[in-house]
Amino acid sequence: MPELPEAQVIVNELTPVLVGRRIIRVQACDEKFARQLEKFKIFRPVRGSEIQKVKRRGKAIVLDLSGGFSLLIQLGMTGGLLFFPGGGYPSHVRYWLGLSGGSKLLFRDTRKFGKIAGYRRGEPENRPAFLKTLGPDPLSSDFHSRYLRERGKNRILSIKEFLMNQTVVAGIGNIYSSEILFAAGVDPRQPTRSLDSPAWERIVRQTRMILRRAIDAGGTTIRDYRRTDDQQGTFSSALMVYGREQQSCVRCRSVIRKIRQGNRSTFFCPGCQRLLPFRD
DNA sequence: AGACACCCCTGAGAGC
DNA sequence: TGCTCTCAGGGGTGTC
Repeated sequence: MPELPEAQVIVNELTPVLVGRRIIRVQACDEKFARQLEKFKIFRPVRGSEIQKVKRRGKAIVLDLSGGFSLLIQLGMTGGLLFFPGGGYPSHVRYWLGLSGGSKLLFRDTRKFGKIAGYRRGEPENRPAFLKTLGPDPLSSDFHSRYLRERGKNRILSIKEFLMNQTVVAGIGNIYSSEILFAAGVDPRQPTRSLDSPAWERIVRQTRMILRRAIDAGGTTIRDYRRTDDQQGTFSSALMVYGREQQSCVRCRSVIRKIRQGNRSTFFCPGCQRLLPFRD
């Protein structure tokens, strides 16, 4: 569910309320997550430590703790972090961190595709595999058209699946890949090896633009995603193609199509997104 | 390598 | 009302 913008909104909202606070308790509410907490021996280094930094790696949230330990929180399809001043809490909470001052950080995740891992910052070889293989951040200067063209040359993989590959670029998922390609006027089925330089440049420009706008809007709520105060993100109303199959394109009035790619749904406008010529 | 199928989970909505 | 089927913001593994 949550892609880069949703993770960034969570980071922005958690930073002022978490940094400087101490974790006094780690509580699992689900067996699957209890096993993960034990596997990474998270209980001992986390208890009593102070949260020094809240950051994002692709779609994942990282908490840097005092003592050199870090927590990697992957949200999966339906995961989210809620900051709770105190009292009871909603359903589907899988684990929570009790904080100094009586507040709690809850991890809520209906489908349980989320993950938590821990690692020592001084031991890069022990970092979770997810972090080791992650591509550049699309909002960083390492992300540019030359890099993408190089990674995509000789590949028959569709541009949509290419953008969703986290080792190519970190943070783009199923919603924003469709939106980016619509904005860039590129057909999602286009093999990456057949894209020309102007198309790569439009993809880079629109990636940055759309992700930034989505962050400003508080992210996209389709169903499960919530901000840290349980409010919905409002970028859903700015979506041009995602979830709009059979509706008419706001730009050219063609009928939006929905297709399957890599076992996921893709949405695009056949009028605005034209295939460039290619062989086989 | 890289491409692809399939698995992990729960709940909502459609159709009968 | 209740059953069955399909679908859903992610990512890991195994096979060819």
